[in-house]
Amino acid sequence: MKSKLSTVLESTINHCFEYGFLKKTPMPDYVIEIPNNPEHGHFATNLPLTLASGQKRNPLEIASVLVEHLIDNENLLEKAEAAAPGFINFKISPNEWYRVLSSIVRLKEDYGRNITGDNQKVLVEFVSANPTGPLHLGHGRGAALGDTLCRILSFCGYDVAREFYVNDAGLQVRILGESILSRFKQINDSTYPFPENGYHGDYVSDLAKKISEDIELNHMQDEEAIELCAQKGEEIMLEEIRKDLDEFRVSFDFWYCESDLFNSGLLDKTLKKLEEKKQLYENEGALWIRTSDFGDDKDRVIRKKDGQFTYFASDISYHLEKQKKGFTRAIDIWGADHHGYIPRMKAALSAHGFSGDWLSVILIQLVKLWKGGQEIKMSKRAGDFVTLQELVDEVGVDAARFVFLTKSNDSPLDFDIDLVKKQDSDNPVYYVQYAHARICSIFRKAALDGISLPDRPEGLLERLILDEEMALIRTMAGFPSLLADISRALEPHRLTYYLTDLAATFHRYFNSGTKTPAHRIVTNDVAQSQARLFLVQAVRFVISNGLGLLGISAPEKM
RNA sequence: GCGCCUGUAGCUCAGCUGGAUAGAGCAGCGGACUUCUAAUCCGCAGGUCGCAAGUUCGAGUCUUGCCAGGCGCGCCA
Repeated sequence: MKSKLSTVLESTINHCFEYGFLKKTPMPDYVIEIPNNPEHGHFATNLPLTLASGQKRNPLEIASVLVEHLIDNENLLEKAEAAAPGFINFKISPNEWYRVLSSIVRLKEDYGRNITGDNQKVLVEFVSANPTGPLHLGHGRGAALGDTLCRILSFCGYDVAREFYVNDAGLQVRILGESILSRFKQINDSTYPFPENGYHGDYVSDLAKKISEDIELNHMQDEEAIELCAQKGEEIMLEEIRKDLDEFRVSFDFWYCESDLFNSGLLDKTLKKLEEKKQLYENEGALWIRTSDFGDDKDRVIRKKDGQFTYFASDISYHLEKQKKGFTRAIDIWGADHHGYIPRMKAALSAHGFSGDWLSVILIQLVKLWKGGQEIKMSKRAGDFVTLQELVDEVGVDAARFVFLTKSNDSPLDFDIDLVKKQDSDNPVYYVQYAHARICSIFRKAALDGISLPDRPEGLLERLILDEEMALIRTMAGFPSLLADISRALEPHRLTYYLTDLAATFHRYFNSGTKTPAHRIVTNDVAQSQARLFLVQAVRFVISNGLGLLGISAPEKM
């Protein structure tokens, strides 16, 4: 609708230029928006205000000129008026709204699809948890955000691939191996030492038990046993992670192992390239990269004195691989504690000629857990954390995802487990789902009364004249551009607010029927009922499409 | 000390590229089910948008400086 309006405005402007009603000036940046105040119409534009300085005229006067010469070939508008200090307010004609409504029903589950992404190949990397322990709440937030973002990006015409980067090459996995072996030894010898930085969670003991069932750890050199424990432990953890994510309705196209970068020689190739670009130098026995040449505040170590490569080394290599696979854009979702890492990553990429916006990093602020009015500090090392699995068991996937997705990624999330548990009927997700279930219920009722949807809505829709009905259509009309905005701003949380708003508009409509029987959807006026069923069906499509993008179910009964 | 993020109603948070009278949920108070699901709806109350300057037709939104909180500033990952 906005794009149709901007077409109207632009042809109007050109017309005014051509006939000298306005001076020819460059087209300014202007906005078309939905005003807060309904008295200002369905849409409003600040175009006259933005033209004023170039035209050297009073903006209100410009507004009047534009309104007077408005070119509306498609009869989009019922009314357009100039308003102080220099807005134009538009009222869309009912017929145009009915056209929108028809198109929603025609498109069904495809309503909202758009081509904003222009088929651009984008790789979204998220979760990427170390395979040294179960997923916790923070990972859940990242998983919900990343997954929903991918769903929305695909819907908006991006060619999306999802990737989980497995950090299986570093020290962490070895420490996991040491922890497992220690727990195993402790079964018979409680004095056996536990590694200083070891993982304390109960799951480590479980891993020890499971691994020792298949492998005779006792008859092995410690070194060999640790390696086996690390390898087996990682395998099992990865499988658990995969299972948890699957249950959380999150899937990946690629699982990329850090170790592959070493084994395939890609890391060496990357180093060679950096060498050619004179980006590397040795100092005090370590190998450094000149990231400070590209905006980082200092140079970084790539190979330590002891000959081990840093995480950063493989990460550079990894990101170069993304581009080689043909992705013209990468989105990484990281915990906010990694924010200091962005400048060096971008610097390393710049050294390879990447443009600054090739990589977008979405930082997720931390999830704090509250229980019994107290904050619970989470630490994987100390084994003190609530797992994603536990959360899902408590509140269900739908509620968990919704809560994660109602906050902007920039906002820290206080997850009060008591509250969300208690919220089982209070949680906003049920509010949206209930609207969907209610609509399904209406259709069941209509079927009982022998009223079905019209084959052709023509001639019926003019019966939709209530404010509540028009409000529904208007809200639904904004769905595609909302999704396009989300895909550009990478802010999926806006969808939850939109759906809550749409559900509220529907509930209000529904309830107006309890007070005023003539407003009920199913009445004994068959044509009226059909028109309303048509409307309400569209609402059902939009809600179920929206919930689908959030990875949340749309129940037919509650 | 430097960097990133946050500060909006009692609480948890929205506020779309600056737009006209700042919103929702929860909590509080008062109402609405003989009729399509009351997991709903309606009403009331609740705000110096952290503070102070600046930019302009116009600032919760942009700039600067303070104040407060979170997170980073490793040859850890």
